[in-house]
Amino acid sequence: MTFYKRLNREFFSRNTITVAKELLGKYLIRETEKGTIVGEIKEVEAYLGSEDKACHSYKNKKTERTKVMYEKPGTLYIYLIYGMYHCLNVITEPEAIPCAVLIRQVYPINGIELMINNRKIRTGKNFKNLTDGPGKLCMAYNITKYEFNGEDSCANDSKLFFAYNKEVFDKTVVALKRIGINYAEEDKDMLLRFKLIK
DNA sequence: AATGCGATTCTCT
DNA sequence: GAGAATCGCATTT
Repeated sequence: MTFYKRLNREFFSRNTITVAKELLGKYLIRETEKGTIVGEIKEVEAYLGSEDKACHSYKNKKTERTKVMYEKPGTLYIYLIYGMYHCLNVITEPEAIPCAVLIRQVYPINGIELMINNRKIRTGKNFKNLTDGPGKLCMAYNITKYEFNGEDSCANDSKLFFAYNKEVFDKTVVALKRIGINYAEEDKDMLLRFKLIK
């Protein structure tokens, strides 16, 4: 049983772009009764709140769905997309500033059998395909809004959280356009998707 | 390897 | 009632 040092409130309370980039290489961890699922974060997107046309909280829009974006940093924001897939986000910036980072891709580290079962796919050894999209990783981790939306990932008893990895010094990050937000007019071209290369 | 399309239900107007 | 921070399968190169 390995010990993982959880990312705390101060980590998420900072500037969204800083948090997004620093999440690359960290661990996303889900503890279940059958074992622990661990993946290394490879790709994220930053959503910049009231000023960002791609963000659900653009112009401080507050609805039943988006209200958790105004919670404490470290809170999980999970919503359903296309009627079938969930997307996992973590809230950033000080409380009441509705910004978030979308987790787009992780690399499977631990609990791979659990991920395969959750995905309900028969697979060879194509590990990376298990969690290389926001909907896929939620399936592999069995993350739903019914269970985790509004949960505090910084709480000591949280079963879904982020943790430190050993520091990587030659981390290569590329900045790209975000995906699936063509409605966001000029903001759709902002380079707010960050990806770890090797 | 690249492209196209249908799936499916929640959320907001 | 429309449309959505996507995926998997089928089809074609």
